[in-house]
Amino acid sequence: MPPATIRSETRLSRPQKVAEAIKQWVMDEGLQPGHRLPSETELIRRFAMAKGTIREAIRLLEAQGLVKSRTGPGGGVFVHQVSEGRAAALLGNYVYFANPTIDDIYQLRSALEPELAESLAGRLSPAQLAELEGTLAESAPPAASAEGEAARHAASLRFHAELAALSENPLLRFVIRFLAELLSEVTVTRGLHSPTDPELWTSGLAYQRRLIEALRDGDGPRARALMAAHMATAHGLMHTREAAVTRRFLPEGNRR
Amino acid sequence: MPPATIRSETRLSRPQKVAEAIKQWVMDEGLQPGHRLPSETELIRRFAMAKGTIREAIRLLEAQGLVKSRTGPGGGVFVHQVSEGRAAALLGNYVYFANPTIDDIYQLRSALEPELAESLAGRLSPAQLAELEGTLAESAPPAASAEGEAARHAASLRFHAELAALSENPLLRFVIRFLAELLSEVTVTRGLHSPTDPELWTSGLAYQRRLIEALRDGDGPRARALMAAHMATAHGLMHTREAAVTRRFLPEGNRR
DNA sequence: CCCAATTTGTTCGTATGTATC
DNA sequence: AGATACATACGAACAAATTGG
Repeated sequence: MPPATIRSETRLSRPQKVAEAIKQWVMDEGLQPGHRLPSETELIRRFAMAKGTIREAIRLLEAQGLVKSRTGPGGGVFVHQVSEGRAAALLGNYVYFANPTIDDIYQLRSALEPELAESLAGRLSPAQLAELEGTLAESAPPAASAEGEAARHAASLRFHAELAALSENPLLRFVIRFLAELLSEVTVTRGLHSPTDPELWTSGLAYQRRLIEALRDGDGPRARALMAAHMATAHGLMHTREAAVTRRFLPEGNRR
Repeated sequence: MPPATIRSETRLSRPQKVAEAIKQWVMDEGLQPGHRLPSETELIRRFAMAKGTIREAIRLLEAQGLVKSRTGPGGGVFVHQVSEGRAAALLGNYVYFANPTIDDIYQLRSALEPELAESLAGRLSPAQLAELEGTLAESAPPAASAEGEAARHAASLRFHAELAALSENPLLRFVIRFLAELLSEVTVTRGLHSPTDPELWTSGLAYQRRLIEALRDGDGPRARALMAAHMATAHGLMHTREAAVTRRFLPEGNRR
């Protein structure tokens, strides 16, 4: 009779084990961003492993955005706060395979953007409102230039990203900005905004102007309604029948 | 006059460059999960770099869940689809630092779960509905045992995860499951469900039963309303004044 | 059951680059 | 400028795992 071994699915390699141990150690120790990890030679001594193995473990952590290395005296490996951009890039790798449709993206946007709008009503400073109006102005060019359309589209999405940045909810902030970025890539890589874009742009601009007013007035429900309507028209104008999103891996450099 | 060098923020190390190059190459080549990358020795030849450097690059990709290595003949480095679990773990590292509150989590849940419920109404097979009822039954223990409460709570969150799994929208699926998992960790690590939990559990069970009915009947608006009400009470019962979430890094083994 | 081939995994020694004092 | 402390990179050898004969 076979011994019925319960295969634990993934036997970890040595670098993986070391990376996990370091992670655990950082948590137990309560290390914060900026704190230094033991030096390579020290880690080699503690784990009794070769330099290469230790270095691979560090790379594992580095790819997750958890540590950053610096050379020179006073250098070493430091705990690093995972940036929003890095997190978005990592999640982007997943989305690349998940292959969502435009409808999928808008299903989330339609649920979250109005919620964001309402939660921000009456809570923005005059400076922040002015900032938003500034972005809006950027997206209103004098004439309809040929390649300016894509730029306008990008500016519009930037408006949404900036709005999200004003939320105190880090999760809401992250998801909305991620969706905007994702949508931006989609509309850029495919020519999804060509024919109906002027229409979308005009209506979008009007909505955004009225939205800022509602935010200034502190009228939450109106802000929500305006954003919901904006989402509905934007989605509708993006004739997205079956358009599947084939997305690129995001580069690693911490843009943003 | 200084040459006004535009510091590109992050000069990439050699392994990082190699990892990026490989990523790009995979995309250009249109490689799919399961496809094999060039062998280590081949990569060493192509990039004209040392073995250690190449291996570190592979680790960079491995940490992102993009590749998997196997030893032996027919082995090598293979393109790998980023799993939902891996993506969640990676995003978890970001959330660990972002430190959201319970309110933050529920702001998203309250917006997304009702949307999910409505979109699922009338689209589930009898088998799927039965499956959901099964999970529900599991979370209905005979008596209120002491430590059974945490288990019940977990089962309730599992119900939401299963519901999300039925959505055809990969983004909605991912975010909702991630939030449920996040909330689950919070309530487990802290004793956030002790006093009012029986109440939450009873009301939750009732809501979920009625929700399944609405889903079966294909009554989208009712499903949405039920879920919205459920979220509101669940949120309310979790007296979460200021409770900040201090979350653990997730282990790397692909659980799920 | 063992042997051989293949491919990743790990080790060690050495040398180079880089930032600080 | 030079010494120091650290990560980074190289190269050669050996070990372990997996597959097929």
